[in-house]
Amino acid sequence: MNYIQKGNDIIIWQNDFNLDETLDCGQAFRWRKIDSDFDCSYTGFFLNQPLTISTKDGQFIFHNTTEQDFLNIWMDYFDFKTDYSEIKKLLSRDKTLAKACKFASGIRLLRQDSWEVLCSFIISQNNNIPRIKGIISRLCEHYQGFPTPQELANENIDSLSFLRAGFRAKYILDASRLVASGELDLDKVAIMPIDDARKALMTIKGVGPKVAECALLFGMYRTEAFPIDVWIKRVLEEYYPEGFPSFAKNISGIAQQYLFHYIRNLEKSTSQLV
DNA sequence: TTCCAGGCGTATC
DNA sequence: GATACGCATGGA
Repeated sequence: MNYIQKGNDIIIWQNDFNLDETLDCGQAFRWRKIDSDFDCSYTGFFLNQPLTISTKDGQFIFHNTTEQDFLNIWMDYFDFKTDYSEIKKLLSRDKTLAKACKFASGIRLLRQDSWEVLCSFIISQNNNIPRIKGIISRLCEHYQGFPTPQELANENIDSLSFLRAGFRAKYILDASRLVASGELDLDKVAIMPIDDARKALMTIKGVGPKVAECALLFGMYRTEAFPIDVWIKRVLEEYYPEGFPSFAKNISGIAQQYLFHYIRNLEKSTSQLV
């Protein structure tokens, strides 16, 4: 990893990285695009560590970031130690995946916090992305950062009404209570065999197959997890009637990210499959 | 206004 | 085990 310190900033040159594709693709909900003199800027958090990141002329600028924080937090968060060129090369053995990888070549799988991701995807169910972001934003504003399971476990349906999360509030409470009591240990879930991990997560009320899969992929870096929503279902029916290629099995979650982005934008621009 | 959203729990068969 | 339906809320 090549980086330089310039004033209070860290500057890097990083291949296979695009801010829009990585921070605004539905895997994380606390990043906000901001106006700036750069080509593109986002501000957001990992846990309660804030960051503003910009890009210009192929450089990425981590504003007001110490070398220590860059190396200890952001290197890992943005998964810079993983070679996405290799991943894309492998996935591109499949024709459709080759197109998808080329289409959104700057997607990276963020290494997010498991509790935050679990909560966020409980909130995501039967919901749209702007409103998901709104609920999470109210949550973080209220607790001045993403609340711990303990903080949320002390709440009840009425005290959470400010979230306007609808029927999902009771699910958030159930998750909080299970995690806060130690009945469900997310660190242990993260290293369980995948089917045991799925089962453990689905003991939470409001966590079904889709939310469990998202928690595993986005919150625990289980790249073999494969969330299936309406978009991916369509991809599978259209392009993989014989099943998803087995060579991609252990990184099918990353493949899913490329496909999700590809199919959604393909439909936006042509309103039909090509 | 009506439709619908990165689903899930519940009832019913 | 499959399928149908309601769910809170607000963006489009």
